[in-house]
Amino acid sequence: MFLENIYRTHTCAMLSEADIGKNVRVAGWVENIRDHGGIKFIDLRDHYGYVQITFQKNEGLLDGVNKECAVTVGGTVIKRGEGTYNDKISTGTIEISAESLEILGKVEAEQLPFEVPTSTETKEDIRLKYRYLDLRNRKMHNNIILRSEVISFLRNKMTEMGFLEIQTPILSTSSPEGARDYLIPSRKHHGKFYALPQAPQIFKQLLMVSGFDRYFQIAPCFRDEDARADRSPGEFYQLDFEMAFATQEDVFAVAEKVLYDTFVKFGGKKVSPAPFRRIPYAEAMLKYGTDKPDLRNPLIITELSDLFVNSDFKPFCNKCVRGIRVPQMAGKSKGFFEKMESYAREIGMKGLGYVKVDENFNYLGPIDKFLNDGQREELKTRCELEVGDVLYFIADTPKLAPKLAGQIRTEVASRMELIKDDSFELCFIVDFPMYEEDEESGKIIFTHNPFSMPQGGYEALNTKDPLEILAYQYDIVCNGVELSSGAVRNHRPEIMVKAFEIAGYTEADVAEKFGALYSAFKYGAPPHAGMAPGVDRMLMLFAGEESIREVIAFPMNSNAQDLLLGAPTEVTEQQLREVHIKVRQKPNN
RNA sequence: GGCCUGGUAGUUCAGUUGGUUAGAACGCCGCCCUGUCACGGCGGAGGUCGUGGGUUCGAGUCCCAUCCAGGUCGCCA
Repeated sequence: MFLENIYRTHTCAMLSEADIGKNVRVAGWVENIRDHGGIKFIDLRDHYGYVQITFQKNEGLLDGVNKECAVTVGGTVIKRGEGTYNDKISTGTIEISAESLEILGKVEAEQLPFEVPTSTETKEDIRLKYRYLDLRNRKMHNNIILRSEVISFLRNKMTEMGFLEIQTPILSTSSPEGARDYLIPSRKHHGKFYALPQAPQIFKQLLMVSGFDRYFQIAPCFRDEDARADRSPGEFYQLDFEMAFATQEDVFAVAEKVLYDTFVKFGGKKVSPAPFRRIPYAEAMLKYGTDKPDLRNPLIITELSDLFVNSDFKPFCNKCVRGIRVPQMAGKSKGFFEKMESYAREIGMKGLGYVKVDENFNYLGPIDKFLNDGQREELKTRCELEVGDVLYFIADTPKLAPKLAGQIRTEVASRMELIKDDSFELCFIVDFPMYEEDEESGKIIFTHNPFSMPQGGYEALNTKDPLEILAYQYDIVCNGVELSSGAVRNHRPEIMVKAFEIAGYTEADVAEKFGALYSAFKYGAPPHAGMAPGVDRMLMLFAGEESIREVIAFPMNSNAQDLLLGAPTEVTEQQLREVHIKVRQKPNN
């Protein structure tokens, strides 16, 4: 709904040829001024779009007007002459012949810190310091509009599906496991602290015990960990949801509905239809070398270890050996292969063996002399080799080889241009292991999170090797990006205690660390499950951005500082006293 | 915390084996121009080369230290 007022009768983008002859008033920012002597043009930009305004004979109106000042302009809408249309803007066949202009907001600086139309090419710290100018840039502006529309769409979808949006506390309590907390000192309670929630995990599970059937929230999450290009430091948003009396498949059905619809509406690319592929964790690690596979990449990793148990080739002998068949690569230049080998060394491999398959199905390359006919035949069938293929070998420890193979898979596919960027391929990674061995201590620790239900329940915990136990724990992955993880929760106190016992905790530990949840579970907890897809990550995919900061209005820099307002800042001695805090000296100097 | 890359005009960048007065494009300022939309033409201003030290007859360039930014590993159950 648009209301006329003293500043404008129309938005810039509203005007069309239907308005020709009308006297109108528009308001916005001056993006550009073109001075031709007898005639001057300005491009006026508002939230909605652009319109060109001409100044003839009355060019004195432009005195004091410079780029990016806010103005209101009155004038008559006229048709542009044939041949002077601008098809880059929606109002390109018309323009306003100005009769009056008032500067509403001056630009006082002699020079802007950067040009708004090209602001995204500027160094990021300057953009963040002048974020209000950066956000006038059309692309940035559209990213934030997209963000608003996506969040509103998600809300509507979830509500339609019977989910209730319920707020949970922001001032909460420090959680014993997981990321570092942001702490808030308490004034009333000497020496005690609140913490910002890393996720509403405990609260949403308590809501299930409280009898709410389906909960969701566009939830802010706070973690004091270092940033990445795809990881905002400090805070980020998740579409957090949880369902009572629900199984893993019930959660997947909801995710498939809401994510598919959202990706189709906002993604602008093909979307893999529901049901999304379910890939067990073990299979993902073998075939893709990662638990967040990019399914647009057609290359598949093959297990070859058993073929080389007694190999004469030392680097393969008794190692974990994986193969990657790359179609139509044999003809590539020597330099092409050398670049792959130098990439392999970069990621810590000692070498990168390969064979080329020639027209007579001979294998060319140094590895071939270590192969016997039986191995050659087995490689052919197992890797489905064809003439012109290259087969890469990755050999290392069972711990490292799968991941290295995954990195080689990604690199070679990108160099061979095998990844078509025209679709979103969504999948669920399921059956994560419940426990893993800590590399340093050798102790059994939770792989993902301690709230998941072990597959096989109490029975499995009692009888199986902990490292063999799988959890009802899953991720949703799109084009190599982990969108979210989730789980069927462990809602049975006795199974919870047993699960923690395996990881070295006593019942007293559980009662102390997760007291509210543990005791709530003793009052009739329903089975429940949920997940929490990351909103910022989704937006990155939709907007095609490499950095998460491009889809957040006021992000912190990668060093967790707000360059616009200056956070974090020092506070006064008085403020510190009120919360009973004394700042320690910095160690060294 | 480790590693990689970078820091030169308002912005984006170039700057050779160390060598005279550190350049370009865009932007900014002034003048000219009635159809541009990356307008065009002419002229001009603008630099502690991140900071501190060192080597040298001479350092944007080489060395050491340090700060800042981005990426990445650790971390993110």
